[in-house]
Amino acid sequence: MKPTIYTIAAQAGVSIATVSRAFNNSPRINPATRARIMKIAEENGYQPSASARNLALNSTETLALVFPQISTPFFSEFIRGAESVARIQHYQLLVYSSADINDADPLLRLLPSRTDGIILATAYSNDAYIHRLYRQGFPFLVLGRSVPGLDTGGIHPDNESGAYQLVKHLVDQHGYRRIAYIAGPEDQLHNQERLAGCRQALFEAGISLDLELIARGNFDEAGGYQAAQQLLRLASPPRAIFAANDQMAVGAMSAAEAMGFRIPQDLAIVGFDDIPTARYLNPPLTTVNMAIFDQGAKAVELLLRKISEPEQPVEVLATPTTLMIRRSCGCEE
Amino acid sequence: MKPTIYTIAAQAGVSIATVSRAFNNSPRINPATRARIMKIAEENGYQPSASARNLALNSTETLALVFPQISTPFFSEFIRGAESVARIQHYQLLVYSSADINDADPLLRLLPSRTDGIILATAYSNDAYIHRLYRQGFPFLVLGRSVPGLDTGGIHPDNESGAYQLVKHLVDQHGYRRIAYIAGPEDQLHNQERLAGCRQALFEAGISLDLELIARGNFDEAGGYQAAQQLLRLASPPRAIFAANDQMAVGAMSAAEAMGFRIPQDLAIVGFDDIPTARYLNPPLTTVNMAIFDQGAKAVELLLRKISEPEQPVEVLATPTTLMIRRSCGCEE
DNA sequence: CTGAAAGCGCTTACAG
DNA sequence: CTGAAAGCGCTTACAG
Repeated sequence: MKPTIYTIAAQAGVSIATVSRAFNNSPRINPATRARIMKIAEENGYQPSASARNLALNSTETLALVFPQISTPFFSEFIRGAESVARIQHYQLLVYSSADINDADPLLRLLPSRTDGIILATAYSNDAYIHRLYRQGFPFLVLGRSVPGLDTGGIHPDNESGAYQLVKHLVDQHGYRRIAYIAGPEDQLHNQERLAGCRQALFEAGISLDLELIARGNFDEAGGYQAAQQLLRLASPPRAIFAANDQMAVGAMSAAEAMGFRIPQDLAIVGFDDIPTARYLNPPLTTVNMAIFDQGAKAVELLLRKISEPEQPVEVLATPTTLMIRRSCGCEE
Repeated sequence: MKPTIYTIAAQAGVSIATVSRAFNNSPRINPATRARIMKIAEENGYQPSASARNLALNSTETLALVFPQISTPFFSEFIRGAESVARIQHYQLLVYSSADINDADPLLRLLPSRTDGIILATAYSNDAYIHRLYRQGFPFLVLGRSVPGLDTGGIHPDNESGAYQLVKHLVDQHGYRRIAYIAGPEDQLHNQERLAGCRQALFEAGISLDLELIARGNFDEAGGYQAAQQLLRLASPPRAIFAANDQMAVGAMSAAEAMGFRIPQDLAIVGFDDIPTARYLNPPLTTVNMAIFDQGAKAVELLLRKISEPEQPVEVLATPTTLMIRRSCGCEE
């Protein structure tokens, strides 16, 4: 029913090898023959079978993206960047969200037989299995955390410098000294580095980060909401809150409003990521732009390079970070 | 190097047929033999090649998701739902964003040879090619718009009733009469049906929707911002704005604030979708919950059913819609 | 420039 | 319960 390479070959009166050459832009084919074949293929709605092609070539032209929580502004922007370069290289993107470690493990086991490479952005997964992938020489990237004992290279957004500049702005421009930090998951590199940048800026200003001013928010709105509540109930509440990502900043703003704090008059709130809605919040959120699209694009570039040149040493691609001053910090913009 | 079914068969001293049966949970295999094979496979890190399997079975166990703008809160939630059921059925999800018609067309051409079904949620694409897919009997779903002359079935969120209840709330509970509508793209079913629901509620209250009170916003924040600006500059600005989705409502709120309107005292703003951030906005956004996760899950269910039972008549799965009263409409919550 | 043929790694009807 | 063998639809080294 469905036309195959044999159907087309028969109709064109050539061998299947010639049809294959026509479709693969081989130089060793008569242009006229090629044209005739393509015409017949078009008429029959023929498209080469990806499975057969993959089997013959031992490649899937497919990359897997494994995310912890697929449903975030960060993810949707990242995937858009990833897709933009994957498309050009004729690669497909397989998307998986692994909510917890129970999902991640079988997934990782399956993926090598169906993809050419993996971008692993989930914090939950068995390091033992990752080491196994590594020993097998299977190309993959781990994002947002480090795997003990493994150097896989990856994308490195300059979290530390971004956080440093952001907090320095709060201290130098606005004179805030009592500054709280709403943290993400402890094992996430993003969180660790942003905290480090924050600490450094405070340190330089002679401020030490009070332990009661660190609350944990788990990188989502609800977490930010609760963390802010906790901070604002302190006997001596902070004058400014730095939420380790924008989603938590959104939650923190909401909590602050609900508790009667005016932003930024009573309380400044800043975030990190510069998600699309950041500029449309009330007040517009001061944050750090992460070039998320760019991160997705570079991650795929890097992985593709690992696939095509397995012998090359691992690379780390830096990704820029830009302070976005808006009004939630107290600036007039 | 990489173990194949032959490697395992040789080590286990059986034929490849037996190894295949072990992996496919065939009933016609000695449990002891199976256990031995699985153990050897595990030791060798063997996983059956998906390409070879697909070729032999003539199925890819892969579904394609084609979105217009991948980078929206709607999409990320939808895909999460889609993935949840795809995973259970052992299907993979291929994700594509087609920004415009130039992308969509070649994509649609390629997909049938690499997937078992398509969920097409992009407004831009060549209807001729969609008809062709249909004639080929290839399983697919078109979301968010109708294809002239084609009945493909799909997911039907009750946009009209949701919008009706929302606007009825504005009229009945708050007594607003001058209500503006910020529209999405004209050809989108979501937009058309929401407008229809809005009109109906106004009609029943004896209000006719003034033409100058309809502005176009293109379903994103920037569009909502500009549309609201335009509406609020009217000689007689609206008392309430119904933005056809939450992203535009976010933009509209931002514009209103910037122009000095207090929400909801001077201007009520409501949206549609109930994206995750809606409840965390300032003020929290009154909107309509769309069960987006559910939509993604049902879309995949439906497509899978089309694949397994091609002869069944097309189905339309309804998806519920719930009014979410928060504070941006003027309620105290 | 073109073709015959082997091979990619599976599945499964058939025979035993 | 197990095996030998054909077949899935391609690619490509080799020969011409």
